[in-house]
Amino acid sequence: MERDFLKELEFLGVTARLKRLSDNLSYSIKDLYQQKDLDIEPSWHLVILLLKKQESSTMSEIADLLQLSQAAATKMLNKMIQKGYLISVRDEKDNRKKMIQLSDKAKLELPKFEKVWNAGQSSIRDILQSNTDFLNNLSDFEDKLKEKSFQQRALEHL
Amino acid sequence: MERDFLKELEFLGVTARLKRLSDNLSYSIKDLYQQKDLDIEPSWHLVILLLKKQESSTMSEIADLLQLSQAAATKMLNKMIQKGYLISVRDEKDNRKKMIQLSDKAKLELPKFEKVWNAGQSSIRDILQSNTDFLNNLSDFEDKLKEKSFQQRALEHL
DNA sequence: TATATTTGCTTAACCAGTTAAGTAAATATT
DNA sequence: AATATTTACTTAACTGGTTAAGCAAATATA
Repeated sequence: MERDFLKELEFLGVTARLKRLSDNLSYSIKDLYQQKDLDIEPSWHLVILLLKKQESSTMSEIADLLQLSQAAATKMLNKMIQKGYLISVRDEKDNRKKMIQLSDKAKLELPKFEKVWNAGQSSIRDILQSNTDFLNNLSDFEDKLKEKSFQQRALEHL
Repeated sequence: MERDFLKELEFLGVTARLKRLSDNLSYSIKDLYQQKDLDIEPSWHLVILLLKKQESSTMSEIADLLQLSQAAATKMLNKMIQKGYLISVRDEKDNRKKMIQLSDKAKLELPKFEKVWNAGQSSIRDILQSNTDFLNNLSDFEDKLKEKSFQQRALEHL
């Protein structure tokens, strides 16, 4: 077993390990898409699945549900529009809003996408098979941070 | 309780949740540093703690131990040098290598840094107090990915 | 009714990471 | 001894996030 400096750091390494894990998965998904000739980015599946479920949504609402800043949502959604996966229609009642929907291209390619996403889902299931508490632990971590931010907790320790 | 779309996605949302959690922590740490007037970035503590432990190291070795690409290490380390926290000396035996060490400034400010890092460590400890398995579950996830990448697993499901 | 505030989206400048291509020094090979 | 390969670091172009500032439309207020 080789040395793992981040593990050596124990509590001081947790943040970095979470980042490493998250990055590892993202780049792995990117590779997978490339290999399967899907011209999409990791994280786009969130938008597509959301719009499959609820047909149409505004940029702000998508930002909200995905817990991104509006600026991040703007960039991602405009790129998806530019790639032809989404269409945006100005809301007639409120001219500021852009209603976002799946394009015909997206609907057409959806089955191909879902095949790959389901394989990804199975992989996560595999990984967590012997690790049944992981999702609960993750939720617990999320809940704790929602209760009180890391920053606030740290300030109280100073 | 408000809606959490990422949780609704179950296994398809895990990656995004890990990213969200990791980002949340990073930006929280950034805020904390700003508030405590520490002119460092999140993740720099990894380098400083490493060099406190082992005095001197090359860029490649640091990249390796932190599990970053060499390009990422170059950028980070050069910025830290530029900020005056590190010094780099060319290895006399091998002129390609740059030996990296803590500067006097870094050593001087170390106690101030460590106070904040310890508070951060305590916060993580708090958060994980009722969640004793988290670190083990995290290790398990990491180990599983080391055994076989996400991508490879997904390909086997296709 | 005119003005002030809020809301929805955009843009700019920054953060941290990646891969790919490039340079120069050390090492291996022929 | 000359050439080819590997190694250490750098740079460029891209990913996807952030905050801050700005614009225009809708809404609230005086």
